[in-house]
Amino acid sequence: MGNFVRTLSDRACVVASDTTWMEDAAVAQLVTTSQLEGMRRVAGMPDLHPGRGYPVGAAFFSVGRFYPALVGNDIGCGMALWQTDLKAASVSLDKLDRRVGNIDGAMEDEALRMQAMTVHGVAPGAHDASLGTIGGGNHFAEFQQVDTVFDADALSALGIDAKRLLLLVHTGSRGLGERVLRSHVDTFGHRGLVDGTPEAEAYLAQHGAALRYALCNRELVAQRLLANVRADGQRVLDVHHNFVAPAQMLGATGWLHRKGATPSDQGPVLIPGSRGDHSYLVQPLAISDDTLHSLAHGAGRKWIRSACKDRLFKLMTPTQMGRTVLGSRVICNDRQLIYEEAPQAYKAIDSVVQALVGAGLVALIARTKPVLTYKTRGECCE
DNA sequence: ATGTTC
Repeated sequence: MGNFVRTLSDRACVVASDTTWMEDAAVAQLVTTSQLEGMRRVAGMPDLHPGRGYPVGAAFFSVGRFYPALVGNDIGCGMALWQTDLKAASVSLDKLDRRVGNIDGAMEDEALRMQAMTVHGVAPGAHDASLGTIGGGNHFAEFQQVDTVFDADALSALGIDAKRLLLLVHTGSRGLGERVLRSHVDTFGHRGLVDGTPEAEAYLAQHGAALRYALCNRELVAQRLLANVRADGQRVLDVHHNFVAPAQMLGATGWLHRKGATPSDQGPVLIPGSRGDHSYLVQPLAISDDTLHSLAHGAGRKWIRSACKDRLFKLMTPTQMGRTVLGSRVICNDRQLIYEEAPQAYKAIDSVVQALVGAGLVALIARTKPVLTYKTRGECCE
């Protein structure tokens, strides 16, 4: 692993290279979190960045108790990768943009929604209307195309044809996960839950429901977009990066929390760059207890949200922000969000993925580039 | 991040 895994203390490390942007505040949050009661080890991924009290882009292994606040409000957030039957080379960007339409509101196809809910074990409830919607923040759906193949065998083993248009969906459990965290924190604060107690079981049941909801939501977003662009598609992979699960590692039985950390023990995963950068499909290699069976979940934020508009609005108009250096298009009719999610606000994906490669954690399968990113149609249009 | 939000 060499110097790509930096030891911070006897129980904290961070995966990074010399070129990986790493905020001192995020590293400090990581070390602070490592001192929580029962915490055995924490591992910062190269996309590590500061969060609200706890860092994002990290995994945490504890024994005897676990911490819902470390998982955060977006329980079950993750990435789903789909392959469409459209040939990437014959896609007209204008036509794709037009056909994608508006998926900000609730789904009209209630039968499709009900079917997916049944398949995924999602009970009807107050959050039904958010199924099939992306939400805000860093969530998105993005059509992509393969631009470099590193391992053709691994790519075809996934059933991916490099000529086909891909669809990546990044979203989670919307208001449901938010409600689960809030009701937990209102009652128990941040001290965590002790193994085997009724309150721990109750949280885990709600957490499990949020994971199923999030998976169902990603599937419905994909199916909705596929229907709009008149394509068929198949899911290639779907992986949560915000959750807690029982785990055995480091010679102990405990709880592995992932907060913006992609599992390295569930097969190939896609690590997206910002909307103006590439994404990498990677094969996890040796599963390392030291880095808590985890990988980066994206590029990682470099600028805090509140700084983005001030830094960029003099340089670029919202219209200019709607195109990227890779030639892709961005649907984001929200003046604030389009600056907050600017490529400039994120770390370079190469610096993140190269740290994972350097640490011996992944091998590259393929690189993709964005074609069209959907955030929100906003107030206008349609 | 969030049926958020002055």
